[in-house]
Amino acid sequence: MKSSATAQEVARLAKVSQSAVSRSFTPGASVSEDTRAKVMAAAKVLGYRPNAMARSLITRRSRIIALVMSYLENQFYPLVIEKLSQKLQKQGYHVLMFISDLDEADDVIAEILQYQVDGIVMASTTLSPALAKNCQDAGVPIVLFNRVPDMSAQARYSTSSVTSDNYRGGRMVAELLLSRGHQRMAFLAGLENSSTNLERERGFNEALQEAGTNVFRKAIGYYSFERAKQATRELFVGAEQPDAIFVANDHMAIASMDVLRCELGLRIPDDVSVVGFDDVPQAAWGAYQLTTVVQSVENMVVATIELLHEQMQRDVQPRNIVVPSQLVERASVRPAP
Amino acid sequence: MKSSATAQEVARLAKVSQSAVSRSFTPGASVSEDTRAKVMAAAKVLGYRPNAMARSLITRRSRIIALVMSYLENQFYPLVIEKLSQKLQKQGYHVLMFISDLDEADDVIAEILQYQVDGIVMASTTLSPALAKNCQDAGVPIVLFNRVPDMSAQARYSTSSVTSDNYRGGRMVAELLLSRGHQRMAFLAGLENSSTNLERERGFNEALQEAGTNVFRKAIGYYSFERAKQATRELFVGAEQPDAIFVANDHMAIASMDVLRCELGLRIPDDVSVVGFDDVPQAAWGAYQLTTVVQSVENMVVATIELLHEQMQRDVQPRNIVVPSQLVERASVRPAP
DNA sequence: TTGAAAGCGATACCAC
DNA sequence: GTGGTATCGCTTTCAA
Repeated sequence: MKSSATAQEVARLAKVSQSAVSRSFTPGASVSEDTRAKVMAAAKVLGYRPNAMARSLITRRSRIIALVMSYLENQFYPLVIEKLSQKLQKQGYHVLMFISDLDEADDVIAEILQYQVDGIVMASTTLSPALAKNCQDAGVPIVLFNRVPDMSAQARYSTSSVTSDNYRGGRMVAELLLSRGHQRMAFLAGLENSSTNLERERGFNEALQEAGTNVFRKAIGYYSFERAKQATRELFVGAEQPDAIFVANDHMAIASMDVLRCELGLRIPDDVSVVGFDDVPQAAWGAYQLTTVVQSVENMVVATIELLHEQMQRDVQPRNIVVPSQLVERASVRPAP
Repeated sequence: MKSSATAQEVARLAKVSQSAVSRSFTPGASVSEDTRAKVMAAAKVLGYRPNAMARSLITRRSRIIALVMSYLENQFYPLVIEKLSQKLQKQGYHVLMFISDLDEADDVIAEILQYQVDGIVMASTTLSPALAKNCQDAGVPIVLFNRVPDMSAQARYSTSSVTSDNYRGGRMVAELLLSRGHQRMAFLAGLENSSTNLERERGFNEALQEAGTNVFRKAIGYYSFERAKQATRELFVGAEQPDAIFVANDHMAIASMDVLRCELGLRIPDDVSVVGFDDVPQAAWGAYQLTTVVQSVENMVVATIELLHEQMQRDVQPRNIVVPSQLVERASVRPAP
């Protein structure tokens, strides 16, 4: 038995037409119980499975979704792969991975389109409006995950997106820190121009201003663990130090806490409050008590899939789904003495 | 412009035959500079890209590699996805993700085969000998990643694999702990019957025995973060406590350290040595000083790809590659006071 | 080098 | 409900 059997061979063995074989494997097709049984029997003997390539060539649906990511150091993203893949699998779809540099996503899109994917999810990457148009023309929906389309470009090729309520999350952090009576609240930014960072920062700033105060100090961590450590050190130079910091995402917040605790000898949250954002597994915050604005991966993934299906229909407007975020206090073990 | 142009349309525009178009996109085919230029020009105008499905239907190579994983909580695995995907991409291959339960991998294989993948990488899952034979018949090579084939089954359908030198790693840990003068060395196991765990434990035990001592205590963490915390608590009950523990992988080692430091108030490595295994990003061990037997994801992935290519040839014997492992002392920040 | 034509393995539309 | 046939977009002989 070489490369698995064809429908032709199954048909011959079952003494039916090839069409009958095809129908037997099509849920809800018009086949008698009798023929279907014969076909299935023959199929089992030959180890037959329909060839997905041949099928998608004619149906024009590959049941493949491309997932573009740049780097997986941030534990938020592996969760996305897992959940997205899992849920799509249950619907008969599968995820084709593409790793791209943060900016070079355009080259990757060209590759993706060769695979006739039914949709594209872009997490931690953006793409040029030109390419977006390309995909739109090809009828391939794109969903930006945790990012919002670049509005500075022509809005007409704007793509769909799923984000959490970053602005409101930023506000919540400010309100929490204010209520705790903090005086010198720092902000540790991610990439300054990313939509996610901008919104979180804006919410934070506005709420502070409304309360008659301001961000005490600011540094940039570029969403990198190493650079976030450096940024934390910068925030804590001089005599007057922050008594709280809002870090643009959990990944950097953990880097921050490592520096605060180990290098600066500060206790969290006694000496300094740290608030993060996103949703990372327990293994990441581990021994820390981390307050964080949780944007549930679960909910975001569900929204993404919903959006993909919706946008597969032709002539629908791109749409942005905003999932609610929520302030949560986490601790997996009794915080260190 | 609907779903991207076809070779037919490009041919018409370039005033050449469809075959010419095909050849122009086939590296090293017999085409004149002249025609290729015309074709490329026309292709650019129409935004043409060869349809990968149609191509693989006839070439019988999809340039897709299936990657099967069960859960991504262990940060070792996201690294695998990233590296594998990245390197394959450079060779014109892509990764199709499959999430499976730890045991249920068989169902997944059936799905995989429909996609006519050129190879399968199974990480954190195993498969039945029957399915292995199925794939072998279909000419699809399987590489077990970080696992060794189940030798209890008929060896003739044994699959290829990539592992690190787990046995030697286990020995190295024992030697290190002995040289540090430890007296009561505990072992925190993963899944007791996984090949990885067995080998690491065997190396550890044998080296201890040769030195005239024995494992002081043992508990099982099932490769789970939460259960590893529980197992750690079990190890430290009673008056006589371990003064060192070898944890079967880094993921659990971190859970362990969280408990040791936060709940039990022990300092690492002053009060207790902790040694892990695998290779996880800095964000995971963060503020800890972790001694670990590193099995380089990079090297393992390179070996995996090598093996995939080799096994794509018909009639080659399955082969196991063992990549060297290495004892490393890690600390990203000055350890906590 | 080039074009015509024969498939690759399936689905879909058609009469029956 | 069933079988024949065109077709999906491409690669690959085979003549020219």
